[in-house]
Order: sequence, then structure tokens, then C-alpha cells
Amino acid sequence: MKAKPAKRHVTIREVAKAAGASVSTVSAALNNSDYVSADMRLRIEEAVKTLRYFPNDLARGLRLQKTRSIAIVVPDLSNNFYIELVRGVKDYSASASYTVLIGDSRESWEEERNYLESFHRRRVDGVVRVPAINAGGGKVKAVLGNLPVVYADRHPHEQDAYIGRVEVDNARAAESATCYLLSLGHRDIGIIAGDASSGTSQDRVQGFMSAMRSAKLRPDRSMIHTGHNDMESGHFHAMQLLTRTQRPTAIFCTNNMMALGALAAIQEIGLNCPEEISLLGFDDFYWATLLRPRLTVVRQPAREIGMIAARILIDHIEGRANTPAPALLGTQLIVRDSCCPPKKV
Amino acid sequence: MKAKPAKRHVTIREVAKAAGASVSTVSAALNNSDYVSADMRLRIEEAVKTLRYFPNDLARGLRLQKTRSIAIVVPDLSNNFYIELVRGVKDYSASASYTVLIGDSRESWEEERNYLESFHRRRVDGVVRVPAINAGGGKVKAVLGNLPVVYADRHPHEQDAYIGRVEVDNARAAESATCYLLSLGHRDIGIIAGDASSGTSQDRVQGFMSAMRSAKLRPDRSMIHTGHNDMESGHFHAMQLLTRTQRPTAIFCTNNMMALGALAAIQEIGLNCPEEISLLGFDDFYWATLLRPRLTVVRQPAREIGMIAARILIDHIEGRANTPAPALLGTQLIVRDSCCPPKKV
DNA sequence: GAACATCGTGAATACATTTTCAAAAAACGG
DNA sequence: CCGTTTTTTGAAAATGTATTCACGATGTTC
Repeated sequence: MKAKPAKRHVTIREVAKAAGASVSTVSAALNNSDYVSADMRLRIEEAVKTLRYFPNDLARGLRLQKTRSIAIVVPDLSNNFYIELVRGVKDYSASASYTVLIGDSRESWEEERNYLESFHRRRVDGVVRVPAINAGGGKVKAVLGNLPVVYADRHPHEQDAYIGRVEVDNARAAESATCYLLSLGHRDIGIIAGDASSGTSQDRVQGFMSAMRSAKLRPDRSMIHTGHNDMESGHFHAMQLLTRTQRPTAIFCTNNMMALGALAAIQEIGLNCPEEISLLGFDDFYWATLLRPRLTVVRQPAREIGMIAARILIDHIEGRANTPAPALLGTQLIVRDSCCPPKKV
Repeated sequence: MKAKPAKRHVTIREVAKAAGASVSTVSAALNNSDYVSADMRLRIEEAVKTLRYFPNDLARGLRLQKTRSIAIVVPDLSNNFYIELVRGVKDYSASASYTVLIGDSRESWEEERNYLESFHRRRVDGVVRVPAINAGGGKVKAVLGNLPVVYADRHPHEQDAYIGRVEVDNARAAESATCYLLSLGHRDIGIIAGDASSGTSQDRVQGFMSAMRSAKLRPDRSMIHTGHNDMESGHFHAMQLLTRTQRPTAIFCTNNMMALGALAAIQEIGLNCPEEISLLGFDDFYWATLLRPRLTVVRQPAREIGMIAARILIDHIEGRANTPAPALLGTQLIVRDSCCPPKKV
């Protein structure tokens, strides 16, 4: 009744036998390279190859209490910004011979929680986290214990501990983007920001306000919209703005998904962009130049954010001296065709 | 000189102590639920919660020789098609309480190999694979041993073993897409396909040819282009087609990245699409309607492909009877604005 | 009070690896 | 052949879990 023999994985023991060596020697050869002759090393490598031996990372991690792996959890893998960020994390980690596990929370704390718990049980050595919007503060410790976590792109909650964070100077970025619109002659500018509870969004709104105040403008409350980081929400709020009796001459969207939604709304209403309405987006993406008009955006160094986050995390894991406090990263205004001076009235 | 105590993870042993139970009882409570009273179970759950105990999956996997996890490796995470596929895999797996590890090979066998090896060492129970284009045949066994693998979207190589495959009826899809162009009156149709070595591409080209032949057309060799699945390549080959002395009146791109590249080329040359040149793409994506013209495409059920692949894999892992041989999945032609009848000459 | 079911215990084993250590073996120089 | 150095060996311990099993309890029922 026994099931088939089920050909199990080859172990270090079999390698030892095949190479005519002892287990400890094989282990030494594969890791530290303590005292093992060139000849012996060769025989072992050969045995490893012909037997197709791959160390069992479960056993290894168990013994070592280290897995040389980290996790990255982002809120939306279909958002190109996060793909770039993930790739940054991956590339840095690979260069430090760490492995990375990827989570995609789809902006849901429940999903994020599942991923975090799963990563924790797998005993990753740390995680870089872009928290889901609806993840309140103080929840993460219960699932992650005191695993080191570094935050990227979005702010950590006050109640949540972290060993590092890396983001862009959001206030400054939004401020200078707004200044650009002002310099074109816009005075009635609407802003569509992400979730109101997100510190990142708040910073961007605040940068916007600061630029407006510098220009002696006091934007109407109803020109400042906050929603969620997706197309639907961008579409909805753009509609609100576009159907005001006094329509703004420019709209600033503080993330790429909402910019796309806003563009959809503009197209739907049949307005000419940029002649009748300028649109300024956040985050660049590889097909931004395919849109008509080609989108003018604030570009964030997504890949670099990921790389730095990984570096901070891995430095911490390996007990290396804390790298110099990472200042806020800079952004870049990519001027294309979606903004122009407002029509004279 | 000792480093700090380094507060280790809490083990099942500590839970047992806290709950005043034996280790075996705790284990039973957490798993099989063999003989354990409601009262005891409650005490254990409480201890688990207050101690923040999470089973160590390394130890668990080691003991059980099963990890209840699978891997999915795709060639390009920035391609929305694969994100949807990954999400399909993830969602089905979650419903079967399997966990999934994600790999992004960026169309490089080297990268793919790294991911596969890493997943193998982690002892995933199986993998669904969308092989990188430059991954020749016969290479995968050396790194995966006889882990079960199911192929999705792309063909397996002849030399590579697999326990299942799921894809769309590519020939039929391309054929009916071509028929659509023919029905609009096009006769000079160019096709831009992915890598010539890819069975998927071959099938699509073959479907195209078959439709053309049915219409008694014998397309010129130079109207049939194969390149790589990216924008650059799409751009390049579209340029070739568009600058022919006899320009085609329609271009059919057999994947979404190349369609984008082709659109860029059209815009660059300044042709009116669709009036002067019709463009038909493959794979739908959420922002296809933002492009001008809105792209007409063949839509594949990406998410479903992923779900079915995961189902086949997990069924196999759990030794369940093979599900009925999965026929090729159907596609759907999404007609938007990028195709119209050719101008009379 | 005997028989029996229900619930829990400890201890042992196995999973695959790394690390340590004393001791053995081989290589080498004289 | 001796002394020394270099290399290798076995065995043991440890990592955290699941499973098994022979026994103890503690009730319940006849």
C-alpha cells in the first residue's frame, strides 16, 4: 500500500559518499572553505554537479538562524512605480547575495498581513515595506515581532517601529511642480491627492499649498481633493473639478494612477489637453510618451529608492555601522506636452 | 564580548509551557486537532496570541517534507499581462491555502535560473513557469530536478518535462484577428511577432498565414517580422514596415509590448491611425483606452490562465486525479478605434 | 468496582544542515 | 623514522517542528 518511493532530494550525506569525503569536509568546502585541499574541493564539486545537489535552505536556515533573504511588500504590482522599486530592491540584494521575496498587497491590509506573516514564518531576515493605505498604525508588530523593517515611499505610522526609511522630498517636489504651473500663468489650480491619511499625500498637498501661498494665492477648499491611489478615484475627482462652474485651468495629480484617471475624465468630457486644461502627473512610466498629450510628470527615482532601502536593511542585518542618515531623495520634473499657459479670458 | 541576547523567536516549547500543556498537545491543537479538548485548545490559542507565536516554516517544512508553497516565474513583471497571470496563480493558491513565491526573470535565462534555483533550495512543492525567451531546452532539469512544473502562456521546450500546460489557442486567436482585418478590407497586412524561437509566436504567425491563405493572399516575406517582446523591437520592426515603398494598410502585433512600440513608430512618423494605418494588438491592459486611438486588441484571459495553471499544479502535488485535459483557452477580440477600413487608392 | 472512553504526557525519532573538537591520517622535510 | 604541518574524519550537538507510542490520569457507565 506504500506510495511510490518518491525519490527524495539528494542530501549532503550522499555527496560526501560520492566524493569519498566526510560530511563535515563537504560542508566546509561548500561554505567557509576552511582547510580543504584543492584536490578534495575538486572531487566534491564534481560530485555536487553529477548528483545535482542543492543545499536544503530550510535546514540551512534552521541551523544558521539566518536565511540571507529579505522581503519587499508593495501595494500594487500593476503600478509601474512599484515594479521599479522592487527591481531596485532585488538588484541591490542580489549584489549582496541576498534573496528577495515579493509581496503584492493590492492596497489591502488583510493581504499585506498575509504576506508579512508568511514571510515571517519563513524567517526572512528583514522586510522593506510600502504599507497598504488601510493598514492602520500599531498592527505590524503583532505579526512581525521585532524583525527589522525599513519603510520605502510611504511614511511609517507613528506607532510602528522601523530601522530606516527612504523616500523622496515630497513637499519640495510638489512645491516645485506647482511653481512650474504658476510660472506658466496658472492661478486656478486643482490638486488631486491620494488618501488623506497617507503622510506622503499630506506632504505633497502641503508642498502645493506652500507654493500657492508664496504666490499669494489662497486656493479654495474645493480645489483640494483627496481620494485613493487608483484610476477610478482619479477619474471621479477630476470630474468634480472639471464640472465646477469655475473650472481650474490646471490639475495636479500626486500619483500616476490618479493622473491616468484624470486624463480619462478629460478625454471623456472632450476637453483639449493642454489648451483647455493642463495636467501634471506624479511618477514617470515607460509609456507616458505614448499618451496624447505626452504627460508632464514629476519623476521619482523608484529604482534608487528600492536599492537604498535594501542597503539600509542589509547593513542593519549584518550589524554594519549605520550608513549616514539618508536625506530625502530628489525628484525631477519631466516636461512634456500636457501643460501649457492657460487661455486668456 | 558576547553580542546582545538577540531575543530569539518564540518556539512551540514556550507556548506549551505558557499554556501548561505538552509540546505534542500544542502541535496537535495547531494541526490535526487530534484529541484535544475545547478547554485546552482555548488555553493554547491564548498562549499563542499573547506570546505572538508563529510556527517556524523552516522547521515545519523540514519535518513535513512539504512547504505548501509554489513558485511562479514570469519573464517581465512590468508587462501587465504577467501581473494578471501572477495574480491568478496567487488567488487560486490562496484558496487552496498554498503560498506563492514570485520570480521576475526579465527575459533572461540567467535570472530565471537564479530564481528557480532559489525556489528549489527553498523546497517549494512545484513551479509554474513562463520560460524566458533565451532559455534553451533541456536546461531546467539540472536546476529543478524532478519538481513538478506546469507551463503557462509559453510552450515548454521539447526536452523539458512538465506535468501540465495552459495557454490560449494562439493560432485560432491570430487567425480570427486577421480575419477581422480582412473583413475591414485590408489586403496588405504586416505582422510583427515575438521571438522566432517561441512556439507561441510561431503559432500566432501560423494563424495569421492561415487566414491570409484562406483569403487567397500570399503575403510577402518582408511583411512578416519577428523580433523580441519589447517596445524597442516593436518600434524597430514597425519602422521597417512603415517605410516600405508599398506600405501595408494594417499592422498586427502579436504582443502588447510590441504593439506599444509600433504605436510609437506610427506617432513618430506622423501617420494617422487608424485612417492611414490600422493597428491591432495582442493582450489587453487597463490603460489601453487611454491611448489615442484606443487600441483594438485580442484579449487573453490572463488571470484565468494563472488560476488554471495553479490548479493543475496543486492537484498534482496533492496526488489528486488529473483534472480533465485542459483545452486551449479562448480569446476575445476587443474592438476599439485603432482599426478601420483602408483608404481607397 | 470493573470496564471503557476521553484527554494528556514525555520521550524518542527524523528532517538536513553547520559547527566544533579531539583525534587520526597523510604529506613533508630532514 | 621522527617531528611537524596540513588535511580529513567521526561523532556530537543544535536548530524547531510533527508524529508516534506506551502510559497515566480523569471521568462515566454499567
